[in-house]
Amino acid sequence: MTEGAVVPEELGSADSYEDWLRERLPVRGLRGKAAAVLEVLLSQPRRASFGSAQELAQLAGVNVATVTRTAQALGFAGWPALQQELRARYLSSLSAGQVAAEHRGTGSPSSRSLRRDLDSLAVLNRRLDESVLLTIAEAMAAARHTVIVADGSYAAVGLALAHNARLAGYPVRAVTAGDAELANAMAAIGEGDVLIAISFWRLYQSTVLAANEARSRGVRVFALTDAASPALASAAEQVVIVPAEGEAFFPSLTAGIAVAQALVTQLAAVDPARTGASIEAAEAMWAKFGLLHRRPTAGDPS
Amino acid sequence: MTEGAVVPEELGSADSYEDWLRERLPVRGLRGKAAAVLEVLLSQPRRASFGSAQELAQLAGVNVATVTRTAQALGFAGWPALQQELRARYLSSLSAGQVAAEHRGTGSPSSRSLRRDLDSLAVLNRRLDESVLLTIAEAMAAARHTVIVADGSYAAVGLALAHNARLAGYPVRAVTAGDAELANAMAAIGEGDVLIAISFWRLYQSTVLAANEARSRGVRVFALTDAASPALASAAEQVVIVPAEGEAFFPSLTAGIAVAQALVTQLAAVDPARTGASIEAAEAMWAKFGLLHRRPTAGDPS
DNA sequence: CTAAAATTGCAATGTTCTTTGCAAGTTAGA
DNA sequence: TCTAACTTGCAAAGAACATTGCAATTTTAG
Repeated sequence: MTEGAVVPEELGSADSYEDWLRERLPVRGLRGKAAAVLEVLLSQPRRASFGSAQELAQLAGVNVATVTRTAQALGFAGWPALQQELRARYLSSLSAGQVAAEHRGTGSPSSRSLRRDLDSLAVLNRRLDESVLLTIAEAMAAARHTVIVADGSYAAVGLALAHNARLAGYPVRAVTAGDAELANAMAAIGEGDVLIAISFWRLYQSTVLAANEARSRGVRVFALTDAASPALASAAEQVVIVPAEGEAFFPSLTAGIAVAQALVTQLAAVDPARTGASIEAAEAMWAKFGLLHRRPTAGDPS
Repeated sequence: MTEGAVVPEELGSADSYEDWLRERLPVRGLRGKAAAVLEVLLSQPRRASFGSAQELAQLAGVNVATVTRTAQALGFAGWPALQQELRARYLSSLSAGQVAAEHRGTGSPSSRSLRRDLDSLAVLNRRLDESVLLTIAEAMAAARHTVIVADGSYAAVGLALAHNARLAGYPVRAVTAGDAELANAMAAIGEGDVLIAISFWRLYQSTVLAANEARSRGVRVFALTDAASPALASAAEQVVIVPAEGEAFFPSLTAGIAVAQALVTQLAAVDPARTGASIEAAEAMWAKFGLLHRRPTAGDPS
């Protein structure tokens, strides 16, 4: 029952867990055994986040009922409601400790979603092996063409990647319009090309098919996905794994976009002159076509 | 109940969660729905660590019993036993790299990009007024149609938003294909509709035009942008300001996607029954059209 | 094409966990 | 010292959850 030094890493980081919990205290504070329960919640966040009321009660030397009542005294419906909040705080303190983003007393779906994306990005930032992105960027830079296969909502990631890569001066195309377009694109692909398959959560049949077909034709294949699946891993030279867990039913695209962004940034660094020229040309065209909005009064250049 | 087996420092393997899980696989691997369950465990470690078997089953599109059986197939007594292990692994994977992350060289462009996105998201999380997202979500829920105008690379944000909102059961359409399509879309818009203009960095002329036109026709207009611009602010009922500064020349879409994600999450919470039914219907269609990849031996008919 | 084997969903069963009514015990104030 | 308000534990009621038997369906092997 030791485990007193619960989580050593928590030393420096401003502890949103603790602060938050203290803010919930009723004006009068908590007395008696309720205070003992609170003590346990504060000192053993890990157990508090996972354990049953029973377990916590035992730890505080208290009856189970007291745990429930303490939760209610803190303004929650019961122990499960309190625990859910504790969990969210605790996990945030683990992963995003240094950033310590705290939204006081919220809990709307949208803010939960944001917080989770923040966590995902923190994990990504920690885990991602940048050399993989470097490899992919160099492959794209050397390729005759790059084809990005992405379906469903992941199409957004593919489009963003393709768009910016083109802006950076490389022939990259996203195929997102379904099987017919995909088939046509595959017909034109061959040695010297690169294919990037993007798929989260559920793999689309045609994405896997395309990856395998490309591989067998000597195309360099890379994959961006949320969990290494044998199907893609065997077809791809490198697999980038990205957290995509969302708050609601939908997988989150945030971390995927961040990787796309990082990849393009890396790509732009491969040949700065080429990228610079390409951007300049694009800007000239935007001006020529009058695409951009001119601010009314501000006398601004460009 | 010592719980000493947790092993907080597993520094070497950043991804102990996934590796560990894969090692538990029976020789034959997992087939059919069991593979789908495994997929969810791998891709959604957080939910897997906390959720009930019921929740996981729903996520995998599977009966509850299958979750239990999968746990047993992996060599555990049942779901709780597996979950306990998953939790320990997941938590250590969260905290393990934290120390290492500090030292990690901030060298390559890609990692700088990631770090910057992380900062942006932290700022967003702190600054964003969630009531604005709530307002927009409710407007979308009540609208006859919602049209999202987004051009350039921001089209990705618009598409992601539209895609998921449709999945959630609402008639939302992204207009991203240029001025001609935009003009057509504007012709059909009117009172009772909602328009969301998405534009970062540089405003597209046509986006501003569309917003103003919509406004004058009694459409509720909202904007998602990176800096309050008078042109959009005057046309929009509410403006969501999102950090979009990128490492390279390109504006970052990461924070924008995160907002889109948060918005859809909020939207899905407006009428859970409607969203639930919509998702179920979509899943049925995916299955019917055979879009999803099937894991096991390739004995599948078309 | 047929039979055996395996897979999966449904629904009943049994378990664990949370909450609450009640009574005993404690504290504070008159 | 006595009483009223409050706290706490016990135990039963109630809810959520995991597991398993059974039947229907699909897959595999002959």
